[in-house]
Amino acid sequence: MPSRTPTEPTRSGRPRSAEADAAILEATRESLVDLGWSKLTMGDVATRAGVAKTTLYRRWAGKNELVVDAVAVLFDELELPDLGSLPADVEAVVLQFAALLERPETKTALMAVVAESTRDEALRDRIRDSIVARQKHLVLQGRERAQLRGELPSEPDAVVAARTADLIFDVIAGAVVHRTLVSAEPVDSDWARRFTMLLLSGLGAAAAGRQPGARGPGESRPTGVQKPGGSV
Amino acid sequence: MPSRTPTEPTRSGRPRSAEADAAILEATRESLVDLGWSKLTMGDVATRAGVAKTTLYRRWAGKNELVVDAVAVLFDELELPDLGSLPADVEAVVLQFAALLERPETKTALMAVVAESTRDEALRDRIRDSIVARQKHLVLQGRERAQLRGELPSEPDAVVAARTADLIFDVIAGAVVHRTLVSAEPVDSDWARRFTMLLLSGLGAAAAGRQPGARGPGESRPTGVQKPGGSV
DNA sequence: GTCCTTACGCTACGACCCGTAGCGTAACTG
DNA sequence: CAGTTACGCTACGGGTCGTAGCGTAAGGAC
Repeated sequence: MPSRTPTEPTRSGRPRSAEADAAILEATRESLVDLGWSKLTMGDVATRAGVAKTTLYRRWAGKNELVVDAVAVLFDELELPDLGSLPADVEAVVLQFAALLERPETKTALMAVVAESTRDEALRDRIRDSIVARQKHLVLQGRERAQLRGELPSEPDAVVAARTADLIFDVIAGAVVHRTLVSAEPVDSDWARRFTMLLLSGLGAAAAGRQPGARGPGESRPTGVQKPGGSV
Repeated sequence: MPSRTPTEPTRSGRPRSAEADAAILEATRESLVDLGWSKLTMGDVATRAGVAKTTLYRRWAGKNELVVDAVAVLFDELELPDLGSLPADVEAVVLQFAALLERPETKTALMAVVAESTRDEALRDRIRDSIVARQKHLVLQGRERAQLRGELPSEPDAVVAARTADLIFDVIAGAVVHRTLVSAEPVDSDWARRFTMLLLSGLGAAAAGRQPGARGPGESRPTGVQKPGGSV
């Protein structure tokens, strides 16, 4: 995963050590937890990994790329359990995003690499491919399920469907990120429930505090997730 | 604004140069545009401002604090024009947020300082006070107006009202930030309109592409904004 | 096995930035 | 005037960066 090898025609010579790869990525996450993004150095990671500093530079151009790869694997955990209703699925996705963002590694790293990516298109693509795509997949999956269940109308126009999916994705991911990192307050199941209601039923219903009510998509279910206690 | 002086009892001695303050903050924004967050150095800012490096350290503890102050003033521009309807106000807010985030100074700086703030509580407070508060004020203002217009029900419980306001704020700001910086796609008036519809009417209505429709609070108005063309 | 090729560990290096100390000078107060 | 604080400047130790150079290790081709 580290070194992009579009086609690997069995090059000759000594192969890259897979153990070193794993050790480096693990050491990077460790260092993120201990030192945070800004104080993480290539030398420190190399030492922790029991590897020469030059070995890092042979695989990654710098701190940015290394950290993206180190954090990306954490997003493999993301899955969308089929809970039987759209609001339940949304809540599950929100809580999963939040759980990942609560981890100290991702907390300090994600925003930092995104900030860097504003001036580095290659880095932006790397983030998109290895992190954002995994998240967006959940949204697409949940949307598809909801359409099969009849909770959402199926959109015949592919272009419109894609644009709507992008919008929903930005809203969900953006809200969770903002809540977690900017407002710096926890995304507990209560917040997830209220956010889901807002997303599905809109401001009027959510502000009034009433249940989504007798209309539209999110009605034929007992709110799905039912665990008022417990943080995260 | 730079040096926190809770009470300033007319200290004796040579006063801080206001020109230097202005020059430094301006130089910081310049440097952000030219070099970006990661390559911005205190020495470079000092040189651009025509000021000794030690002068910077007399006022700011480091890069983080300096950049927050340098960018914060840009958020003073934010205003909420009264456009007569909730959706119109929301769109205006969204487009204003977006316009600020499109600027290269804020683009590279905001996420970076937020990332740093995950390990620095004082910095987080500084960001909250000087940047986030300005944004959130717009949301509170817009909400109040909508309630006066009867577009939203007034919430008697202050605690619930505050929680809802926080939720809405995270959704709006988060979505705009995510769209702009992570998805790296422009927030044009079309996106703003679709986002507003989603926020006000929920996923079902927005996905179907129909108007918010005959229900709830936000109906006694001709959708307010009526300007299909014109980007940002 | 013998070449060939590539990866690895290690050392050393110039370049840069950090944050501070020290000093003489400038500006404002009483 | 003296007292106090800010400023510009220089210089410094300490740290990180990213690379070059070298000898060695580990595979493939024959």
